[in-house]
Amino acid sequence: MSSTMEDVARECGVSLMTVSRVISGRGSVSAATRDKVMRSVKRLDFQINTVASNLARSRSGFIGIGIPFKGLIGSAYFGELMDGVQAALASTEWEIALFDIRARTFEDGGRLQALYRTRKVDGLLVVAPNAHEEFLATFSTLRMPLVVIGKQVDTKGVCSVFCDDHRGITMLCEHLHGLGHRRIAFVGGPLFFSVAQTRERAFTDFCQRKRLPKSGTPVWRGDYSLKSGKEAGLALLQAADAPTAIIAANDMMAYGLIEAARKLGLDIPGDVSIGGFDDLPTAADRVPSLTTVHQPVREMAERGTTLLLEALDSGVAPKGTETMDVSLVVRESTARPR
Amino acid sequence: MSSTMEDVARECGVSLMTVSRVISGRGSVSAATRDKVMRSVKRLDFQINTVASNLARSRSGFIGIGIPFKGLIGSAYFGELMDGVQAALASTEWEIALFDIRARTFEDGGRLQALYRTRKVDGLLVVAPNAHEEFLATFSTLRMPLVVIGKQVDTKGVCSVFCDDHRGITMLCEHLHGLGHRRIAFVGGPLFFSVAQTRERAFTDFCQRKRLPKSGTPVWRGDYSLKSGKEAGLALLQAADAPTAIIAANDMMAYGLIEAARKLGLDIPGDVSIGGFDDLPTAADRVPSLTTVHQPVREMAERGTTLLLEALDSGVAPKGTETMDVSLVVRESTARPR
DNA sequence: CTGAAAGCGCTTACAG
DNA sequence: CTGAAAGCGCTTACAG
Repeated sequence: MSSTMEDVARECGVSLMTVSRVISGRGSVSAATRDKVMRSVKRLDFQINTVASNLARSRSGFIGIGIPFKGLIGSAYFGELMDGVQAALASTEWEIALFDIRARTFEDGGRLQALYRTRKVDGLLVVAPNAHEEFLATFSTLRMPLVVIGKQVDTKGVCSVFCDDHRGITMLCEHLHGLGHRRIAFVGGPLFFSVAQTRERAFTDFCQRKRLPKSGTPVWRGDYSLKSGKEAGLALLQAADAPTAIIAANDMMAYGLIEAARKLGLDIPGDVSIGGFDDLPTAADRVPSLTTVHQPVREMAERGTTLLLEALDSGVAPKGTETMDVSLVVRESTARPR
Repeated sequence: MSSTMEDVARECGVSLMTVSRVISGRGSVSAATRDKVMRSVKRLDFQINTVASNLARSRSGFIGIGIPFKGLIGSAYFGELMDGVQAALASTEWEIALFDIRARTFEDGGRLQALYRTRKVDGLLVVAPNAHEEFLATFSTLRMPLVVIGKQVDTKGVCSVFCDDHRGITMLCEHLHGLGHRRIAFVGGPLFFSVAQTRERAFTDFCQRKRLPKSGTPVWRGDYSLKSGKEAGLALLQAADAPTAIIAANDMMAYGLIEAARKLGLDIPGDVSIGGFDDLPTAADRVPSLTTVHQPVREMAERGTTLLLEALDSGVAPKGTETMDVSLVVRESTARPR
């Protein structure tokens, strides 16, 4: 059916090896020979079989993206992340494979490693924020090219690119405190999600530093969805001694808080200030626009991918941990309490 | 480093072929031999090299997802779609590869076909709604296993699974008309997007059938983003003789319309009714909750994937066009005009 | 610059 | 039920 390098070689009277050199661009070939081969390639409409090529090169040609949480794929966060991955891969011949690695336990590390040992991928990018904490902790034993994106992994030898989540929440706390808020609530994520702990910790650290009473600074836990943010908002805002400001651990839940306030007929930021974390593409266009912490997801993904590619090129395991800056974006949803 | 079937065969004194039979599960092996082999597999910690396996089987083992539009990956639509794909692939050994097929012209069909001819994928799922109309039209010439999801392709021989977009918009029009609305605006998508034409056509067909004057039923075009919906809303709602109801071609733009109304201090549905299309996961939880057309994205994707797998199994090109039902979900954002 | 040989690690097809 | 041979379509490593 389709032609092979052998067909091309026969057609123009050179060896298979010469055809391989012309096609791959590796090794030198005289201009005349190259032309001759290329004409045959055109004539026979040859296209290389990458499976054969990859087997001979002892690789798969695929970078895997490990997705630990079902809801991640449909999120704007994932879109930005993939944008960064594609940017880093654009001028290479690597392809992207998606793997659902829903993993909760220690043993699941083996399933992840199997992707590498069966040569389904040559390296893996793991999207950390929605991963289980204890799962990430197993990575140092995995012995495969792997970069974690979105969360610092403390186990030695695990390469990760992340932003300073603790500082982001702290900046938001300081912003609200500076405006005069003293009763501030926090809506976090499930604590088995790796970054949820960090963000919640930043809030409780801040409250302790400022000696804010625990009773006035309640912590609620959602699941990062708009719906759970709305539920949190309905509960918090109808309580006696309701907070004058609420921080959500991600923008989606902040959106949910806004829906709750709307449902209750409360004005934002007049009656309550709302802050988020992520700076989703829609955060600026909502009414009110959302005060939030911008995290450079695209850049983290691009950098992480680049680290992985360098490791794959050099044969040395990816290493190092890199932090990226977060920044506070103040918009309409926060103001002085009245 | 890692062991091969040959190592296993040597270790337990059988032929390589017997090991292959045990591992693949194809062909028969005595229970005793199987046990012996499996013990060696455990001892040597053998894992099959899928690249070698796939080369020998003349396949790649990957199903490709063709993504025609950058913004698609970060959308809830894509999340639901991938959910359906994964459901269909769950009990198989196929893996998922992602390809950015940003393609606008006729020639780009060749780039798409190259994915197949270079054996990067064995078959492709193309996400149609955000694809260019003229690009889809080239598919009949492609000669590769391919299923289009989300849009009927009229070119003969192209397999597609889709929902009745025309009927969905018509139901929404009838709902609003039935409530008493006569000045209805429509916010569509860019006409080079394949489904944008269908949805807009359904609206103009309806207006003509009901003899609604063009001046009272303006058509605006956005780009499916919240931002563009907001811009449309700001323009339409501030015009003289503003519409009493607005239909958006997708939920994201409907959300944008709601933001615009909010910005202008208008009540929904008191001052203006809003309808969308998609039924995003968040549509029910927003305030007001959104009246919209539910399209079974997950089911379309699962069915399309199944058709592709069947074609790959049988060696017969995927064929047929299947429609799935849409349904109108009436919620709080629509009511009688006052 | 060019080529013949061996090999990547499996499976298909044929025998027995 | 089991095995020896040939082959999948390339690349690596070595010669010349």
